Amino acid sequence: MPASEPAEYNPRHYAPVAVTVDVVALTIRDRRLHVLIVERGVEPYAGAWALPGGFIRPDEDLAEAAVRELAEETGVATRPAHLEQLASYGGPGRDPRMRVVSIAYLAFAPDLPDPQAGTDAAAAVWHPVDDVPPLAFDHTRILADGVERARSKLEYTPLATAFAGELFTISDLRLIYESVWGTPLHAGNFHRKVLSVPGFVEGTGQTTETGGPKGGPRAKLYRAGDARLLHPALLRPAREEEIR
Amino acid sequence: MPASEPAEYNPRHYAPVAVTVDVVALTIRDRRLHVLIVERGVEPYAGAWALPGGFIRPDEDLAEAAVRELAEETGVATRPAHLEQLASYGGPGRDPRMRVVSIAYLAFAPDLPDPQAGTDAAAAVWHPVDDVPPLAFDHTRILADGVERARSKLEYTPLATAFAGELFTISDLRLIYESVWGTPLHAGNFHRKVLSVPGFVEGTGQTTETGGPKGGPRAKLYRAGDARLLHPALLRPAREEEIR
DNA sequence: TCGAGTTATTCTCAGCATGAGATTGACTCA
DNA sequence: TGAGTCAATCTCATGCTGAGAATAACTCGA
Repeated sequence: MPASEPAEYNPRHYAPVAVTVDVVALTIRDRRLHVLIVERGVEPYAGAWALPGGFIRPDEDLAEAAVRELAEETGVATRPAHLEQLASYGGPGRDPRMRVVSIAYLAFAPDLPDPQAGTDAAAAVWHPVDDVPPLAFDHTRILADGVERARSKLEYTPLATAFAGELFTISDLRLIYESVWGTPLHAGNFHRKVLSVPGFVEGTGQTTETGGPKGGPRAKLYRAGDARLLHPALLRPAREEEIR
Repeated sequence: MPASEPAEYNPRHYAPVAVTVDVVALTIRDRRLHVLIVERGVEPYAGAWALPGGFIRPDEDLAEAAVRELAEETGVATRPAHLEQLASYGGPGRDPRMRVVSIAYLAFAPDLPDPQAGTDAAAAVWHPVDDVPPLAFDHTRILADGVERARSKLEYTPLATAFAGELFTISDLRLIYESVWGTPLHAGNFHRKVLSVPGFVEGTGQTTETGGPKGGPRAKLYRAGDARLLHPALLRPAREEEIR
């Protein structure tokens, strides 16, 4: 915790440290998981792609800073459906200018309009996560951690609904799981499973207006339920290679 | 990410921020989960209990800083069996002196000798987590987050073995789960479950020298296996209240 | 208008994992 | 020596899982 000897109360007796927030903002477009990245307009790494982020301000909370940077750099003004702290990255040398400790946040949103480059950014785009160019700083690693967190949280929380709109079908939900996990799921079993988890989804009595574009009956519409945890959980197919 | 305009490269243009690490070090003593806390020797909160921690140094990684602070403040020089980043806490006002962002780490260790107060600490003790006095700063909250993380990770990782010594019996392992979760478990089912998870434990062919202090046969001794994830997971009994 | 193809929803069924309880036999202590 | 303890194993009813199939509502192009 803070301090030891009185001398240490004065930050100038310490090597200067800067604190930033970086945001891994995820959404689903065209059945693929996308991340919001910006083209840096300033040095270092000017011209390189990076996660949106920036220095915290003296009077704002860390999460507030994440939302603000998202809005400033990308024009994504909608508050994300879900925002959670991911992890912190602070090894010496990760920024060539000075010691920078960065708190990464993970944001989920339903499909949003195209972002607009804002302060400090030359461009801002949604990009498929499985095909991201090398990112500045250690952002490639941060993105990987964020994607893994998202995949994992889909298993035991109703977070997938944060990627969907107000109303959705079970198939919409399944496509979200398939997009995030990158794995096809058994439609019948998924259906049974979702409806059997108390509080995951809530029927509305409504159905879609038409069948799918290629046929099929109208689907029932659901909204997010009040569960905070899925019990039992929806587990990913076992990934043998990750166990050992 | 770092920086915007060149002026911002200079940290003095920003309100000063200090970065600390705090450590939630957990162990099991006398069948109860204990946390390592120190009595602060300096202001602010002098005389209050707190988690061990302190400022990071310019040339060290965050995890290194956590290990160093643990050793300096408590004399716990053994490298913990497991160390992972927990979360960061950085709201304005959490430290009365200045803006302090703290990266919390979670450490697990087998039962260690009593700690010794070191730099900046008037005392250092292992204290049962379910009976901890109010802590300085937001450390009560950090501790709660750490304990919840530990409880949760026992479900799907072989982390419980980090609380055990080199060799342990299935009953030792069960006592660890019971201590951390605060719940009695069915001995027979636990036994079956642990042995059925590939790579969780590895038989040694050895047994304890004697039966238990109150009787019973000698137990087989195991060591930690090579699994990184438990599959299938050992789930806690459902906690109805946490689901909604 | 018709037929082929698509998809939401529901079933079936075998296999595995679970919780609860009981059994066996090795060991302790008084 | 006898009562009590406890590791280890089994039984059994129940529930969840993956895989496959059936049903019926809808689309589209011919």
